[in-house]
Amino acid sequence: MIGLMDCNNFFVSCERLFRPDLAKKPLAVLSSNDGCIVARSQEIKDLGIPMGVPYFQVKDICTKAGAVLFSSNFTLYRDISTRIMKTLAEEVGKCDIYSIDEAFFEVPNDITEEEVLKLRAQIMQNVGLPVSIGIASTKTLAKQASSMAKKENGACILTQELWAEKAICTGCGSVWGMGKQTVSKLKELGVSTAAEFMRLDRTVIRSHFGVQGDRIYSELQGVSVYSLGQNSVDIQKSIMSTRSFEKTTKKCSDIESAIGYHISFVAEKLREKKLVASRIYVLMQASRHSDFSFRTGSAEVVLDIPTSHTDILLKQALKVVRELFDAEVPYKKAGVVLGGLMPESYITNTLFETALSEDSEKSIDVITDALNEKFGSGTIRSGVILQSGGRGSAQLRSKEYTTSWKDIPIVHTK
DNA sequence: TCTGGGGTCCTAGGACCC
DNA sequence: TCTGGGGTCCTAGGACCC
Repeated sequence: MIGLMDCNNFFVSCERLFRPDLAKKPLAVLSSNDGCIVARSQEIKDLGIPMGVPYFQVKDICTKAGAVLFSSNFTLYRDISTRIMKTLAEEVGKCDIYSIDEAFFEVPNDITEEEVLKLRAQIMQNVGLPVSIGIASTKTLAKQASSMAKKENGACILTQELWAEKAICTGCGSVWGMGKQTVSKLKELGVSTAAEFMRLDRTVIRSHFGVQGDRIYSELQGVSVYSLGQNSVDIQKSIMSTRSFEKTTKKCSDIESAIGYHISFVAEKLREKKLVASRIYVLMQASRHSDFSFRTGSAEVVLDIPTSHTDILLKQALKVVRELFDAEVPYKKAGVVLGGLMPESYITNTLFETALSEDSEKSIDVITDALNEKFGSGTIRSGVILQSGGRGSAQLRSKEYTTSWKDIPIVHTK
């Protein structure tokens, strides 16, 4: 059987961990630039505020309800996530980490609800966050089980018999892998519940929904197609860093500065993971909601020799920026995506060029990485006009309670 | 006025090969 | 008028996830 652990209202729970006074208060976390609601406490959900709405649209409701808002604090969330995954791995063995707040793992077929609850309690004991755990025969059903667990005591073992019963009142939209498009296509076929979907003819599914639909069908029948460990073995395919500006800009230097920030950030990550990249995708866009959205620019450069050197990546990316830049466009967002990733040991020279080797300990990248490691990320960057990449207002950000000496909570005794 | 950021996988079509 | 069959690799775009 496959288990899925899913943290409850993850970002909100992280914030509450260090603010127990907010335990019962309506609490929401905002996206960068404090633009959208990206996490909601139960109290906020009960107000009917949906996931992902622009904050300004629900500001009045929030104020009236006395809601507490936080800017997102990813440094904190990542650290708490690491702690949870560590505890989980200690309890169940190897985990397949699916996202910042979810992981799949294997459990014995005869696991009992009592044992699942014990696992849940252990995470609460070690880290202090509430989680839900679903158990079923496939990943898709385990997802289903974990959302059922949320409505109950935090644990749910979904057997095929129980699923057959629940599928009747499960909307297709809540099945993992079925999004808006699929749901509306299904509707045209007169299908709205998981049970109805499972009764469709397989060839119909295959022709309308491709392999993706076919897999969901198998998984819902209890036939596993997404095996465990699938995700964790492969190396990552891309690394990206993008961010919206607080205000739009028409200055090329602003874009260059932001791209500089993003490149130095992803290059550092690359080196940390001992990877190199051969593709640099640069994007610089106007607001999705503006008249200029159709003029958004993005372009890709392919490197002959993959690299993780900040200066090489930066030089290429800035060249793209200058080519794409259009003085009339009010830019709202910029970013980079590195692709063609491979382990640095795989680098091959070309006939005409030799890969730059990290031959001396004096390499700028080595020095900056060491300084940043020691004194904190962003202490120093090479070859970059130093700005935040557009990280604008985030006045509501909580402290880095677990990763910064100055922010460590103080315990008072009487 | 204000609308997130980071990922994966699949498909169709083009360019190319013998 | 007639114009093969079997492939690979790459890219852009779509759909989906958290």
